[in-house]
Amino acid sequence: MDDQTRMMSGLAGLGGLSQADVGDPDGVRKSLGQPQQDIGDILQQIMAITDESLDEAQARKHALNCHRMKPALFSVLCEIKEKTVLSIRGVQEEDPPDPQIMRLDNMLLAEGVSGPEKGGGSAAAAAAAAAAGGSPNDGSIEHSDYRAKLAQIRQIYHSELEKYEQACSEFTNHVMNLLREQSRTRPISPKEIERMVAIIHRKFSSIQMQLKQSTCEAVMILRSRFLDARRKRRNFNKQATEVLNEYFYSHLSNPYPSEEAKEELAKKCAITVSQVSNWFGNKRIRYKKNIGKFQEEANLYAVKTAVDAASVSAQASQANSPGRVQCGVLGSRLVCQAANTLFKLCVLCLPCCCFVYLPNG
DNA sequence: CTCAATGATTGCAA
DNA sequence: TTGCAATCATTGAG
Repeated sequence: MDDQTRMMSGLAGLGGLSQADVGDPDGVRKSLGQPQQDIGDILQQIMAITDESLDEAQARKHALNCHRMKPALFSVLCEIKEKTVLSIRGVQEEDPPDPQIMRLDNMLLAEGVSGPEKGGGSAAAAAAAAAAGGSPNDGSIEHSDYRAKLAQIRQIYHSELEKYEQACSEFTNHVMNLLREQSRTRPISPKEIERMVAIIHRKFSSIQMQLKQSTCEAVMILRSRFLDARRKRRNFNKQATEVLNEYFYSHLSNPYPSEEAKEELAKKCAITVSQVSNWFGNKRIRYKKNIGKFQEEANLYAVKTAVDAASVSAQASQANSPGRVQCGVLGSRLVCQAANTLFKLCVLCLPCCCFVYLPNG
């Protein structure tokens, strides 16, 4: 039996679908005349296929596929299916944006993991670096360290995301092709395919959420480690300490630098304004607690200040007696022996000044 | 290892 | 907000 004969014989067995119908376009009218019965019969035949031998079933299937009423039948079946699915599942709510995903997205964007390369990342790192403080060198080391680690996380995140997206689209395509293929042999509406695609996307987005979550965790761990480094202080370098001490001892009567002065000092010392504030806070309290202990230091810086003042004054007026300078505290005329190199402590304004007050000098 | 020095943090008051 | 006071935690000299 060749295929053609087999098909014909198969179709001949279907009630309402005579051989004449198959070949005759006018048969549509005849079929429509008793659609209910026809469809019922067809359905019965379809059900019966499962009980038949494979060869016979194949033949019937093929015959059905080729039947000109097939699209109409499938469309009716799809409609029925659609209604059944809707009644079972209820109306599929449109996916509202998941608040957790949104939160994760926002965080990743703020941390500079997602979004533009040079945007939030460096900003977040800069903010963290500023919070971490420390000397500029260490700050920049930690800063770059933080940035490098963040970039690493970013890279992993993007490569994983790409992988997921690729897998998702591949799988979606595969399923869509499969369903399209199957739609030739079983009733599958485009809506059903859409729904399936949506299901796949939901599954993949849940995987994506896990990725985002673990990325967020990694960033938080990195950040907390980075911020913990705040307590790992570094001593300021010698020059910075000198600048701060000079200011402190030359303003001993009112060691409260203004905001502008703090900024200036911060710039000079290459530290942050808050570090300057911390330093002055510590210095004031420690000086007050033990003035005696700081006496020597005070003298030292007073000398320094005076030397600087003297050198400036000497440069400004070389015509005047070169050895004379003015006491910064008392305003007295002082003699600087050996051109600013040899000083004796001033007994009148100790510890703020270190010149011998020589009224007759 | 000990301990003083020192930068940072915290809690409180003005 | 700022400064004070107490305290923590680390550094670095001995």
